[in-house]
Amino acid sequence: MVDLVDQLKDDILNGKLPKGRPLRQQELSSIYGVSRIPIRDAIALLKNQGWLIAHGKAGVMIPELNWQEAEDLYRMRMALEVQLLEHALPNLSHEVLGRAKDINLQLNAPCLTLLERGQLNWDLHATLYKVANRPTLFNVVAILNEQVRRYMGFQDGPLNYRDTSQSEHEQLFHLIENKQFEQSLCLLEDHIKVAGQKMVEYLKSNQ
Amino acid sequence: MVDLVDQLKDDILNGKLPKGRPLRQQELSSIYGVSRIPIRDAIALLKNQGWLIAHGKAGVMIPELNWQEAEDLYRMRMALEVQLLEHALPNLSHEVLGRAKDINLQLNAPCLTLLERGQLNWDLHATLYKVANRPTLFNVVAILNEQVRRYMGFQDGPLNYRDTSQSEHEQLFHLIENKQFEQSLCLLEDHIKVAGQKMVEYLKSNQ
DNA sequence: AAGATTAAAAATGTATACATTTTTAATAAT
DNA sequence: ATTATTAAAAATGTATACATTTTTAATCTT
Repeated sequence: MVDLVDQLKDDILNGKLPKGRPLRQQELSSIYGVSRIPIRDAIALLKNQGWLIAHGKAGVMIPELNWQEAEDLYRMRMALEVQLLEHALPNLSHEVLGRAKDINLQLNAPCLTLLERGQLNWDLHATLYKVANRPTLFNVVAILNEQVRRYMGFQDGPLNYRDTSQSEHEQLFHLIENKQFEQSLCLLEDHIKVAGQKMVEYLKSNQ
Repeated sequence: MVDLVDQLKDDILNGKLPKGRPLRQQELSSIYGVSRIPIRDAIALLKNQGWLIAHGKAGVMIPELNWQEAEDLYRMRMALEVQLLEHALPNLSHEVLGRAKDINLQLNAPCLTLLERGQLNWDLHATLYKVANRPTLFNVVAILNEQVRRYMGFQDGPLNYRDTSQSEHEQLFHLIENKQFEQSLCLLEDHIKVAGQKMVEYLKSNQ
C-alpha cells in the first residue's frame, strides 16, 4: 500500500496523471490494476499531506503550484528543522555525521534529476534529525519535506541549487564537528531560507 | 465519516476506549455499529494525526502522553501560529475581531470542562487565522491544535489556565486594534510558550 | 525448562456487490 | 435565451466475502 502511495506521488510529479481535471477512483483503479479500496486509502493519505485536493464532493485533483504555499512550506521547514537539529546536536556522533557525508557525496553526481536531488537532500537531513528522538516533530518535518518535492520537478529550477546546497552541507558538518552549535543552527536556518527564497522567486517569475 | 473520526477522538479523550492494549478493527466495528471499512478509514486518519499509533503490524493503540511530545506540539504551535497571525494581521477587520471576542466571552463560563475550553480556545484562534488565507500553514496549525487536545483531558490540568489565557486574549485584541502588530506577535508567542511550559511542567510532575 | 518450530486462529488487506450521494444533461418554465 | 427542475448516469461510501498476513499457542527439540 505504501508502494501505491509512492507510485502515485511519482506519477503526480512526473506529470503522468492529468492535471486540471478531477481524478476518479475507478480511473485510478484501472490504471494501477487494484480495486478501489486501496486507491481510496492512498487518496485519503495524499489528501492529508497536500498531494491532492478534494474536487467538490466527488473526485480529487492535483493542486496547482503556487508561491504562497511554497513560501509556507519553506518557512515551516525553517522554523521546525532548527528545533529538530537542536535536539539532535548532542547525539550527532561521528558515525552519524559520516553517514550524512556519504549522502552528500552522492549529491555530487552531475546527472541527477532535481527530484532525485531533492530525495537525497531529505535523506541527508533525515539522517541528522533521526537522532533527535522526537518522533512527533520529526514526522511533521518529514511530511513538509515530502511536500516540497512537489515543487522540485522543473527542468530548470532555481539556479545553482546544487553547488550552494552541497557546500552549505559541508559547512554544517564542519560546525557540528567543532561543537559550534549556535552557528550550525543559524547556518541551517539560512540554508533553508535561501533555498525557499530562490524557489519563491522562481515561482513568481514563472506563474 | 467525519462524525466517526470525531467520536473516536472524543472516546479516546474521555477514556471510553481502553488504553494499554491494541484496538482491533472488528472490535471498533461492533462498538460503533459500522463495518470495518469506515473504521479503517478513521483509523488511518487518526494514525496520521497522532491520535493512534501502530501496534506492530496489526492493530493500533492509544499513545501514552509524554512531556517531550507536548513540548514539541507547543513549540511547533508557537513558531507556526506567529507566522499565521502575521499573515492575518492586515486582514483582521473589526467584524472578525468581534467574532473572536464573542468566543472569548464564552470562555468565561465557569462550568466548562478543560476539553470544552480547549475547543473554544482553538475556535478563537482559528477565527483570527482564517483570514490569513494560507491554507497549507493553517492546516498544519489546525492539526497541531487538535493534537494538543489529547493533553487537555485532565481533571486538574495546569492551574489558572483559564484566567491568564482569557486576559491574554483581551490584551491581544487590544494590541491588534491599535495596530501594534509587532507586539501582538510577541504576545501570541508568549501566550503559547507559557501555556506549553505549564503543560510540560504538569506532565513532568505527574509522570 | 528455555527456546525454536509449526500449525491453528485471528486479524488485516483487498475484491466484489450494493446503497447512497453527487454529478450531468435533458426537459420545462419564466 | 437563461434559469430551474428533474431524471438518468456515474461516482463515492459502505457492507459482505475472500485472500493474505500476522499473531497466538501448542508441540517439538536441545
